Order: sequence, then structure tokens, then C-alpha cells
Amino acid sequence: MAAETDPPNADLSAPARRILVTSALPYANGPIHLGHLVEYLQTDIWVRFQRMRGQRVLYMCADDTHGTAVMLSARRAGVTEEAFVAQVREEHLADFDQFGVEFDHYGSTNSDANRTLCERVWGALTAAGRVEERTVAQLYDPAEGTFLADRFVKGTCPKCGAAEQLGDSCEVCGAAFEPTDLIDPVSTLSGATPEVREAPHLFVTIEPLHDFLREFVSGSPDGGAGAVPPEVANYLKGQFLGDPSDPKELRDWDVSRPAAYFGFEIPGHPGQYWFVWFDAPIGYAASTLEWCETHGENFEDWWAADASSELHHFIGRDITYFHCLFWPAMLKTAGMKLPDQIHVHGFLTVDGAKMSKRRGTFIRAAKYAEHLDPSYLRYYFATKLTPRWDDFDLNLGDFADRVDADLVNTVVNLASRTARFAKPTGLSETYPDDGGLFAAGAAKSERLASLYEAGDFAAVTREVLALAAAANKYVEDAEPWAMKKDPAKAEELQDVCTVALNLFRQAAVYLAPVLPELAAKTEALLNCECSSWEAAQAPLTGTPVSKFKHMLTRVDRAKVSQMVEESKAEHAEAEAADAPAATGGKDYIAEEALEPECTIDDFLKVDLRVAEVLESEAVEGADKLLKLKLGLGGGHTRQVFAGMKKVYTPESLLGRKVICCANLKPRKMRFGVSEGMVLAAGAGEPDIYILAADDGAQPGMRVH
RNA sequence: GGGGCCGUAGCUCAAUCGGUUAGAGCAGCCGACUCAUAAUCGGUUGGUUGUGGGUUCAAGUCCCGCCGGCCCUACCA
Repeated sequence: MAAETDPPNADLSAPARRILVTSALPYANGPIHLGHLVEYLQTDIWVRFQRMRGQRVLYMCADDTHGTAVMLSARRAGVTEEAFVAQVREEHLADFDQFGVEFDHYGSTNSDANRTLCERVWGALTAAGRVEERTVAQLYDPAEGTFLADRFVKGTCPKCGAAEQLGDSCEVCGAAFEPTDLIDPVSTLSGATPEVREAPHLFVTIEPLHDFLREFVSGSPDGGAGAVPPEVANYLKGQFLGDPSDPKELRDWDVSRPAAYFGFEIPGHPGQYWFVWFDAPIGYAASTLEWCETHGENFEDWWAADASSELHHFIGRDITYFHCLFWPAMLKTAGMKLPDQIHVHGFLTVDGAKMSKRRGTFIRAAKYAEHLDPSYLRYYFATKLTPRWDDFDLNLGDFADRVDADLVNTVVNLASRTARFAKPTGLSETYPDDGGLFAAGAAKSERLASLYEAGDFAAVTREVLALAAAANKYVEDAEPWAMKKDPAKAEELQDVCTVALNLFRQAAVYLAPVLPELAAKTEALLNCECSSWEAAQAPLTGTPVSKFKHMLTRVDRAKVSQMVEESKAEHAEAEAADAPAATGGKDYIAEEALEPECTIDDFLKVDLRVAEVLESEAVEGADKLLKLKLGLGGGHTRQVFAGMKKVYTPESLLGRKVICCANLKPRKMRFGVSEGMVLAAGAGEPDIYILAADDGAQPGMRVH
């Protein structure tokens, strides 16, 4: 946990800011994975930066423990919910620890502090007349004894008849409906047939706060800044708030769930529990309350409406709605501190695609740390993080290249190529002429600080790397290795190393929020302090240099692949364990219903031929398309575009015999005309399996 | 169905308010060097800025259509 004492303030004339920072609470129903880490690392970097600048920061987080999913997981595991979330908590904390994410306090939404604050907020909502009770009809699972959220019900679409559709919409025809409309609904929890039951629910009205919320997100007319970036404000206006001239009505929010539900029972409403999304954000405050109680601080100094502190939330863009509308509405009504800024980040993709368990790119934090140095990931994420909510990609090849090239070859190289020369003498007593390099780096201080402040870590790493690159050039030009051979140039050698090591240290200080371990190793090497921002302002002189030890090893590509392979294997095991035995596998016919009966004449209209893939290339600018030239014998060829690039590489198809529909009407596509279709099984990526003919089949033969 | 965001070199990203010939790193190629973790330094190849229109003296940037991706949301719009 972070030090409580205030570090020296960067700007001695200004009092330190008091900043309360949160990351969204991870749900206590699963492990932390690389997608989660985007947010915790982003927040941790920002927090560490603020601390280096002398600000007073509280970094608060907690496990989000309530809800149906946790309740069911606990049942399945045969333990109480409390025992279940306690176990998950240990795992989460271990993961955060490995990645250097340092919270001041990590609470739980299932705590007395949270219950107390939920009651306080609830009391305020009730007193303000914002709470209404209404009856809601919902599907109920008699076997599990719980009401079912939409995603826990499957059934046949009432509109198109497609089977196995989830409770709220149909993937096949796109229809939207209520789960109670489903034909033959089945609980995915127990397999039981759910019954429709009515239960009272409590709703919170936020429409009266419409004007307040508009001002909150986009700023006040008198020039006050909004709490969210412009694109987020646009989204909220477009989706929920509308224009002042054409406002949309904000819907009431259903904040209760009937028993059985793992959560807090609502005072005065026996059998009704606060919905997990109601108590989750209150967990930010509850965590602070617990911290205050053990640190002799006053909770109101951080959470009262007029508290002089700042409140910053870091969230993913999927939960923008809750944090930017409901949450401020709750706080406003409860007379509590409003967020000053909500930092919204995008999602992580891996190798250009959504994280996929099947492909092994759904990687747990713990699995990553088994194989690779967490510093790599902290750095790589930093090179990608901006204040915008764009998604960004963890390209595993690029990841390894980038870490090696930037950190090992450029930054650490500065130390490793000169520390040995400097060890016998230490650093020079006075800082030598370096052509202005150190001063130029020092002059970057405020610019880099404002980039950190704005969350533009990508720009920070770019600029610091440019400094380190210039430093390498300095060493190259000075040729210390030549001086080493000439005893008369010992002083000159010491000077060159003094410059190189100071430039290295400057970079390490600037990168310290991202790479705290590198900063610590730099402190050990140079016997100095690297934990304050001002450390980059003045060069170090006359100090001893320790024996150089490797600070960061190159990325082992084999470990990267191993990590992916093992993640893949984990998924396969989990699937095998989940699959009910001897049910004959997945019901693909239910998933994609049979077409109406056809006659032999209908079938013969489709002319299927054996074809050989003569040419195969990926289509530039298309993610899914391969352009194939098919040989049908006798000199006949066809150009066919096939949407299977994500599953088959172009080379893997060359020379293969495939089955194609040879009389399909040619279709003009963006990249050319497609004159047929290659047959493959499966509903689409990643399930695409090309049909093949047995040996002996020749191109052009018809399939009967 | 509605909305938001995104699309720039093989890869990852820059480009102030619309302003010169769209830049950088990595990878590739050529050369130099050898202190350093096959590191470093110099040079160099590589772009119809997804696509088609429009506005403008000037468009990667602004407007409209289309294609593609991600997300949110919805029997309202």
C-alpha cells in the first residue's frame, strides 16, 4: 500500500491537490484478465504520476460481489456466497500485486461500510420522492428458487421460430421481445421450465435531474467543463439526454431484485434486494469510508458535496451509462461529491480480434505473469493509452518487438553500455557539457506532466523514447570504448558515462509511473532517488555507481506462444468439464433450423463441382475475404471470394480440392466479381470447415 | 431499427485552428561501428490517408452516401 506521508510538492507555491481515484470494481465471479488490466494499469500509472508530482492521492477499489451470477457460482461450488467471494478476493489481490497495482484500500461491496452508505443514499432518494414501487412480471426458476435475468432464459423466438434464443432478442431475425414472450422457455441454470411470476420492484426516477445531468456531462453554459470527454458527452446526448430543444426522457431505473438474491435487503422492503448495479458504485465510497476509519480521516472531507478534494473515476466504455448518468444522479440526490472527471477507456483486442477463449487470447493475468514480466505489459499498454475511448490492440508480435526495441535496446541499453565504465570512478563531480541534452530533457518536464495528467501515456512514451534515442546517439559519437583504451582519457570517459547515466536516469524518472521497478533498479544502480518528478530536473554528480545488473530481459517469444497455447488448453478443459456427458454434443440443428423440404429438382439446380485452388491470396482491405482462383478442369477457371481469411491462411488452401457451387449467379463485390462459392460447414468464424472430396476426385467433376 | 467511436506504410502509431512535399518507431534493404542483452549509429525502400461524392484558394482533418470494425441501446424516435 502506498505511503501515507505527503511527498514533496512539485509546485511549492501551490497546496497539494487531494485526489480520490477509483477503478471500476471487478466482479467477484471470475479471474482478472488482460482486458481488466487495461483499466487497473491505466489508473495505477495515473495515480503514481500524481504521487510523484506531490499530490495527495487515494486510490480506491473493491470487489463487486453481489448479484445472481455470484450467488449461482457459490451454489455450484457448494459454498456460501461469503466464502466464495473471499476466495475470489484473494485471487484478485494476488493478481493486482503481481502487476504492481497499488490500491490504498481494496474493499468489498459486501461490507458493513457499503451497507451503511447504501442506506444513506437510499434514504436520500426516498426522501426526495424519487422511489416508486411497481409490479413486474418476470420469469421465475422454481428449481433454483430465483427470478431469471434475460440472459438466463433460452427459448424459441416468438417471431421467426428460431430455437435457443436468449431472453431479450433473437439473433436470427433480430426481433426484440420480453423473456415472457419466448415459446418453450427454459432456464439455462437448471433446465427447468420457468413460470411467470409477479413481484414488486422499486424504481428510481432520474428524469427530474435531466438538466443537471446535461450540465454534468457537457459543461455549464457559463463555461464550466463537463466531467467526460466530448465523444462520451456526444454519446450520452445522442442516446439518452437528447438536445435541449428535443430532449429524450430518461427512463426510470429498476434498482431492486426479489429474493433469492445475493445482496443487501432494502430497508422497509422485506424480500427485496438492491440490484448489484445500485450498490457497486457506492462501493467506491464504502472503500474510502473503511480507509478513513483506519487512518483517522474524515470521510466527509472526501465525499461531501462541497469537499475540496477531486474525484476521478476510471471506467470502461461499456459502463458509461451507469457512471455518467445514474451514478451522478444518485450522488446529487444524496448530497455527495460529484465526479470531477470520468476517464473512459476502450476495449482491448488481442491480435486484432476480440479476446477469444478458443484462440487462447483470453489470457488471465495470473497466466500472463507465469510466463512474462508484468513490466512489459505496463509499458506496452502505456504506449497505447490515450484520453480517448478507442479500442486498442495487443498485437503479440508487436508487443515483443516494441518492448525489446524501446526498453531493452534503447532505454536500458544506455545504462548497460556505460555503467561498467563508470563503476570504478562513480559519476563526475561536476556535470559535464553534454551539448544541452540534459537541459532539453529537463525542459520537457511540464509538457510530459500535462500529457500524463490528460491520460495521454502514448505521447509520454513517444517523447521519452525520443530523449533516450538522442542519448544513444551521444554515446555513439563520444565513443567511450575508445577512451577506455587510453589511460590519459580516463576523465573524459567518466564524463561521457556521467552524461549517459544521467540521461538514462532522467528517462527512468519520467517513465517511473509506468515502470516503477525500472525506477527502483535505477535507484540501486546509481544510488539515488528516482521517485519524485523533480529528480529529472537536476543531474546527479559525484555519486557511486553500483555493479550493473540486467534490468529487463528481452521478450522470450516462445513464452508468448506458450502462454497462448496454455490459455487455449485451459479453455478446452473447461469446456470438456462443462459439456454434459453423452448428450450427443451441441444441437446445431436447433441453432440453425432446417430449411423447408426441397425436391430432387430443387437440389439439381445447384451445380456443385470439384475444384482445385490454383491461386489464393488475402484481399487487401478486407478482413475476411480470400480471393481464390479455382480450376474446374479443361482449362475452366473461376474467381471466387470466400469469407474465410480469419480461419484459413491463403497458403493453406493452395492446391486443395474443394467443392464449389459452380452455377451461382456471379456477384459483383467491392474487390471484384465472385463467380461461385466454396462450400464449408459451420455457422461462420471461427467455425468454418471446408468440405473436401476423397482422393481421386478430379477438378470439374460434378457432385451428385 | 437508433446512436456513439474508429478506419493513415507490412506492423504499431503521429500530423495544433483546414495550410508547404502526410511524419516517426519497428520490420525490410545498404553501409558503419563493436561499449552494450544479435545491442548502437547513418542511409534507404515503402502511402490513391477504407471508398465515392461535396464544400474550400487549400481536406487525412469539415459535410453527405457507401463498405468494414467495435460498443451501447431499442417493438418509441
